[in-house]
Amino acid sequence: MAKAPVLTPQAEDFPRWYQDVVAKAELADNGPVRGTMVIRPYGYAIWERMQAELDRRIKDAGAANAYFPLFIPQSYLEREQEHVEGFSPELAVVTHAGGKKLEEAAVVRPTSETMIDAYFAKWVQSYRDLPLLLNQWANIVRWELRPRLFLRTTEFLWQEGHTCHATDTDARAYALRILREVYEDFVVNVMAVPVFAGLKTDREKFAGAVASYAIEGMMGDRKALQMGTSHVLGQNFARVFGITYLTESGDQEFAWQTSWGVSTRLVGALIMAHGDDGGLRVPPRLAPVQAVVLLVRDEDGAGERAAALRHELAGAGVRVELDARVDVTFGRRAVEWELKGVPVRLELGPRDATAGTVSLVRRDTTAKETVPLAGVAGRVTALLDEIQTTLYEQAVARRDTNTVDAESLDAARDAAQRGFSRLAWDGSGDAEDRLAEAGVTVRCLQRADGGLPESVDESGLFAVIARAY
RNA sequence: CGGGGAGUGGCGCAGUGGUAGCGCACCUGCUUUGGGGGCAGGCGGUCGGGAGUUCGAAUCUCCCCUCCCCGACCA
Repeated sequence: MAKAPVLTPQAEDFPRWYQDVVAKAELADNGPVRGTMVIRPYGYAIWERMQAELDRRIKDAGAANAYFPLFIPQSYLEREQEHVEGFSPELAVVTHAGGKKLEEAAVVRPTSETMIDAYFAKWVQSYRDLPLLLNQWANIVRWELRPRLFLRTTEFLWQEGHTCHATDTDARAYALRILREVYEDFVVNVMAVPVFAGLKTDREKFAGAVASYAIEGMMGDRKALQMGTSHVLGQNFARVFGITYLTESGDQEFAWQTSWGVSTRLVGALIMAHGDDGGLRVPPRLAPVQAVVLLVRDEDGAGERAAALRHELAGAGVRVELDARVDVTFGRRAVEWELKGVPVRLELGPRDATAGTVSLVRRDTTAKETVPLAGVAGRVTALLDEIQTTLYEQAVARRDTNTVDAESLDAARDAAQRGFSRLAWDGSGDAEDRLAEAGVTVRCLQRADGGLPESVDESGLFAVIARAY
């Protein structure tokens, strides 16, 4: 019996489909204040998996976690001119507290450069203190005019790294290392989303940075989503916050800095990069639940078999759940797990219990196979690897078939309406304005071989152009 | 913040001045359970908020709030 679709089909209305997934997969709800978000347990479990993977990579890159205050004195923010100009439109400012007007207003952090740098100035004295590599997991507030759950909310969760280095070279190398070894590695190998890594144009650069690098992924509607950024700050903030150190030769010098972050926006990326008309499809390496054992009916010992199967899979290192809610119909539960994008479903009922088998269903292809219970753990772990690979290959195929090399600005502008375009870039003139008129932007600049440029003035660069979130 | 659309039970909707309705969900019972089952009986809404017009407002007027789409700004 054909039922009405669970979700609005992507082809019919992509934004609507996105909202449907967020609601039906129980990822998040709107908060009561415009732009705020309630992250529900399943959505938060996905974020926790992202955090765990990212945190390990961040620590491997030598940075340590710390925590700084939510409230920043307004005067701190105002010290770096470009920085305050960039952020002032979206600041939430506390002017009253404790029942009276504050002497100095406190800004709810939109990012923590100014707060952290005030302490870096205290802590950095000598070249022996460098490099100083910190990371913080925090919530931040940027008053958004057009919120969308996960993609752009007024309050969101993220990770922000802040570092000080003795030399420009060292700082630049570190910013690129984070981009490649933390962000790109995580997004490609765990989230299974291919990206273009590149340099932001001045117009897209972080307020106060010398250079901003980013990774850009293609979503299911062929629009681009920035999935992580890493900034070279030069000595801009060090100068205004007085972060100085004594060199080996006894000279006083300003520290060279970086900052970098990824946010809960990645959950939005996950939805849009892999989701289909059946709901979410979570890559196994990311999935908080990699496999679910679905007990069809507790007869002929099926219940015991299912519990044992769950135990065996857990023992094999699979993140597995047992769904033994036999008072809820089978079809309903199957749809529920599909919506949540759990990679592998193991259906076990009386027939299987008698035959000593179990049905394996892949979420990515919907392929179903019946296999003997003995040795099923090995089959499941192999399947998880296959699904990880399939999801990545599908995402690569979509990106590649929708990325075209353009010979002219007009051609690039036109192609970017339907996907990504690449165009030889000279940086001068009004090219970016002309692209903006068509609703598309330069997502990043790359060298011809895909490498990362040192500056926007480098010759021989290519622009990746697209509509963007 | 500009333009457009919309707020009626948890969700989706009907209801153009006269006693608030429908479908799904939810609860109870029976029956079912291998892809959103069936039957029967129930619970649940001061119609986004406020003010006004009127004998009477979900419905008309004004103000505000929220959500969605497009645009400018951004992770």
